[in-house]
Amino acid sequence: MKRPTLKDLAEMTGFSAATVSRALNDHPRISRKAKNRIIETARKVGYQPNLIARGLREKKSYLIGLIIYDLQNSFHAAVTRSILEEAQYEGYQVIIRSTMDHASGVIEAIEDMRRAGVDGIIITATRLEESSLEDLIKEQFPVVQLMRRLEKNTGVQIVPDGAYGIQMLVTHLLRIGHQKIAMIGGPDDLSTSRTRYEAYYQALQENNVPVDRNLVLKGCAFSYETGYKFCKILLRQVSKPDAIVCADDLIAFGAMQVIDEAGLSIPEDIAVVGFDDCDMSAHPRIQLTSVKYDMKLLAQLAVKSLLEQIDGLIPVHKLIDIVPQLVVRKTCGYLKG
Amino acid sequence: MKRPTLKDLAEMTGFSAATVSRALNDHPRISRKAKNRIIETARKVGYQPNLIARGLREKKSYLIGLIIYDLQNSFHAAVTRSILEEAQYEGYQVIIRSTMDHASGVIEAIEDMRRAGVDGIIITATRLEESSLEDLIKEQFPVVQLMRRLEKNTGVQIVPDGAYGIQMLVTHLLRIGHQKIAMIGGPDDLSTSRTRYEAYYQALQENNVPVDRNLVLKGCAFSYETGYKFCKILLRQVSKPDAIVCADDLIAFGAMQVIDEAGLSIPEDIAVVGFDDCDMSAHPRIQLTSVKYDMKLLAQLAVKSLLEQIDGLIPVHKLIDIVPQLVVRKTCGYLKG
DNA sequence: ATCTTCATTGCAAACGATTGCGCTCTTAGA
DNA sequence: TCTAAGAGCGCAATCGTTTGCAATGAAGAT
Repeated sequence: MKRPTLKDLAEMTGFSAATVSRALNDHPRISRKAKNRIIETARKVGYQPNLIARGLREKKSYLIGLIIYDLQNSFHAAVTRSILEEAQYEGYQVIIRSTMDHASGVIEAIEDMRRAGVDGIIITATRLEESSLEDLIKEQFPVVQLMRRLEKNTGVQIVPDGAYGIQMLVTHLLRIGHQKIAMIGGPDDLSTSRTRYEAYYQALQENNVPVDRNLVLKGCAFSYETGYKFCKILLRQVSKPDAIVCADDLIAFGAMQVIDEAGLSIPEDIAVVGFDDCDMSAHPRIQLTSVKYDMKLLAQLAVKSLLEQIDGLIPVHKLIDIVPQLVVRKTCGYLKG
Repeated sequence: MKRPTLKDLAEMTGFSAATVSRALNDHPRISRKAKNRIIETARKVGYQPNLIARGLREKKSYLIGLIIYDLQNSFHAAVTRSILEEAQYEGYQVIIRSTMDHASGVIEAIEDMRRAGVDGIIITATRLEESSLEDLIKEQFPVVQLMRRLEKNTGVQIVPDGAYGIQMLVTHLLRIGHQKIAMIGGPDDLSTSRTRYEAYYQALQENNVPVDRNLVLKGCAFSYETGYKFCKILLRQVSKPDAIVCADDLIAFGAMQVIDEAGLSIPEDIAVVGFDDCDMSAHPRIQLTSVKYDMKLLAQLAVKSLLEQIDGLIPVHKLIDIVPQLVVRKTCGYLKG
């Protein structure tokens, strides 16, 4: 037996399809009696409206698209999960696309999703050419960007305040007595990455600590390998650091591995701190001090802002900063005294 | 400017919508000239077919649904990622729903997805009442189940051979010299879980090792807490095990923590092995021996089998076993001699 | 009794794409 | 020259739902 349609319901109840539709969407111009009977039989036969047909008519699919870099990255997975939850709560379903390193991935994903009729798109933590975004925004198509600040202030952007995070880390390290704080950062062409370098410099200056350029190393990816490679370099230097700020947790893991292998101990010989607080960092054998965001808040803001656009409110340009939070664990060490 | 429709193209080229449609889908009954001109202008204005309209007419959306327990679980994330990739390769987009612990989650998810018009659904690693599945299958609606074997052989099920995995673990532990092998397992009402207990018993018997019932503990969840709690119990027993088989990696992490806290060392005092090979297990500070599946293969089979059903081939009942693979790391120890 | 008024319902068009059928026009065969 | 075949294209219906407008009927006002 096929699933019943409006027309089936119409035949069963003796009304027209129009009346049935009105009954189900509680339109005012309909009698109590008809409405009750229709709703009753609809329930009985388990009627479900066909969103495709409705979408065609209403130009609304109650679908949103989510474009994300790598689902297996626990950080991205966390965002995704919260967005799913939030969207479901708002009555939307989510089409997800993981772009990984495909350069053309984002553009293709956007096209596919629009073909499928999504009402809006959330783009997270992934490289993209601004031009493809500008087209969307010019078209007034609802888009929200999460976790990546673009040069021009195009559209709605929700970005955690990375500078503040780094500042907290550096300040904390200084307060508990570290003197020579190194930094292993990410690629220089990402704004996320640059922000963190700048915040590092600024935090040192604010605390009147001289900057040693030899202690700042720039990786070409947020990865374990970056941490491994550059921490080796740091350890070979004449004046070794007593703390390393890593631009994300993966880099920190790589660095920790080098220190472990060198027979040094963390944090006694060298402290290490990360950024993003991926869930591995909380593991008892790791206990990496890091900086975390309120994922739930990020997701809620993203979805809310997207739905606002979908509903026709027009916040075309907007920049939302999220304040991160310091998570102190073992690898940063304790107050020396 | 709105995105152009078929009708727009028709006006621009001077043909009827029908002809335009035929040109774009290379229908035979159309002249080269018309076809070329239409395709050319379609390209020029960036025409994209509206899948919602097509879906209504064709009863096909090129959407599939994926229902999964918890996206943040790295194991589930891996499956999801592979399924996304595979589906995209086949020209399908994916609606994802994470059910977590909502009892009614799966049923609701299925309904929502069907309303949205998905062509088929993949259900992964999540509890569900068989009845809701039976309805789908009776309706001939395409469904594939991943990672969970149900009592009745309903529909297509793709399940890794957990028994074989446990057997490899136990055999390996015995071969390198462990004698008293304990097991901390999952909830008894999951077939996944029961299979692992049985395989444990059988592996011991096959190797003529007597079974000590005191060494088998049953948790109520695949979780860190389960491992922590039951490993404590194991360590308090008079005759302590020299190896612990955990029904999944999370349980193993909990167990390792207890052993670390007790000042014992892994694997010298007690070996620990897990199951599922989540990515934390590979971390240098952890190095948990585990059992892993070929995610890519699982995903490919699932998607392929779903598409077969969608395309009308009718493999309504089928059971596919996947052979897992032993990943030997440090926590199991080395050949004693 | 006649005319309004209003509540209730149905008709039909619309959303954008696909496709069976039939129309026209060319071309070839007789 | 006439017919038949067939290539190329358009008409119109269809998918399931929503909604403006018109139609119906009953009730109330005069």
